[in-house]
Amino acid sequence: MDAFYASVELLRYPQLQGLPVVIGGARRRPDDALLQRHADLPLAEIPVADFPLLKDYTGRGVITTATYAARQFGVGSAMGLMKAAKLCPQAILLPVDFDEYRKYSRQFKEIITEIAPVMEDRGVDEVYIDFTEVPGGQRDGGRSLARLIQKSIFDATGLTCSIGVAPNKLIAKMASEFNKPKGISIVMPGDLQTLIWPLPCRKINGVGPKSEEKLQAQGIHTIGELAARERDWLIEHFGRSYGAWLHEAAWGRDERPVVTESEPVSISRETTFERDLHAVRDRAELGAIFTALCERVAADLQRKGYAGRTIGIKLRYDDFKSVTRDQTLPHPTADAATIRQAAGQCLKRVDLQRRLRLLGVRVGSLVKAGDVPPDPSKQETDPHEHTALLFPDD
DNA sequence: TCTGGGGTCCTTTTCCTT
DNA sequence: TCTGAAGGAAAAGGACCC
Repeated sequence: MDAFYASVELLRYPQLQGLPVVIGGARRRPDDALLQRHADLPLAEIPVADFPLLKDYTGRGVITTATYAARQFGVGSAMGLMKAAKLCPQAILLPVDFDEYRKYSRQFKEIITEIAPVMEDRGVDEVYIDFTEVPGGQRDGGRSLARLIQKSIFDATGLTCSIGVAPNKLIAKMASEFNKPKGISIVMPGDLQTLIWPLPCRKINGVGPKSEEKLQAQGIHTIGELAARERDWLIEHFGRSYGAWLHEAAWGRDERPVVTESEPVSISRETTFERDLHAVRDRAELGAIFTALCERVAADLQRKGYAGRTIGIKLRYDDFKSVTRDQTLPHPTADAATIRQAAGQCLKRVDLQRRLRLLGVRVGSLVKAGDVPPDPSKQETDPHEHTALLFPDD
């Protein structure tokens, strides 16, 4: 299989091109006021000096993404905004706008599937493409097709896009990062030793911070060093499944197909509070948030046409430790009150003395709403069961 | 001044049944 | 009735990704 990995870059203010810009989870939306003040101007003409700065931000949140100019200062995705403000106070801070991203995401995927229909969705800004059967796909090692895709996306959306071309998904993903932004990188099977082996193991999609640390403790830093280890040695130190996978990955082997359709496994909603809350002292506030989360999950389920049997909660304490509890019901549900009832039972099984920073509600074991069998117990349900339960002493 | 939100997948533990 | 093995499902946690 020949695969592309394509990812688009999103930045909607052209005048900020080349400047350090951070987009992050600002719950106060710094550019609402900005846009209001300049309601008469096109986005491109808003003066740079009027954009809000990272150093003026107070509150919780992390960076979703940052421009390359901002990354020079050491800031990057998932970093806390307060920490980033120390490294690069002069960076411009923009709020995330997921509705807008989804709109562009849909557009750019539509353009790709028109050209190459075998596409796997990997989130808002990334996809895999199997171009084995695309006419002209093999020309110039895939470069002409990659150029066509880039140009079509740019013409329709103004977005730039990086593309990696390789014999499989694993290598294509790594290749796509060689030449950002706007790059096209082609990696052939014979390029493994020269292009892939010198890279740090962390560049493998599936090796995160924990595994990197473990590998480094064993003196393994590059993919080449990983490839040099015996398969059995890796299995011994990293487990049967992960160890064997590491070995395959280091040798550039990956047989996973491009998957064009998939069903969701779970649907959830969670929220981090602006300040830590206490189950007793902030009970009313917490109860309202809890109910709202259940309602949002139920609405998501209904809108997407699913119901689920496993209801779960997630709590994060003030020390950032998380716990989860879940409970499997006899029948799938998409009903807010039923979800809240079950989630309330889960809440009774956790320590509520400590301060909380996050609460989440999840529904798993999903089935298509049309496939839900009629619930025989519905008739005989005691109405009191639907009385919302929040805390043990409720 | 810490550290989002929405997911997937895997491993380990626990519990229930036979 | 007790004990233990075995196996499956459910529960809990954690790593990872975008």
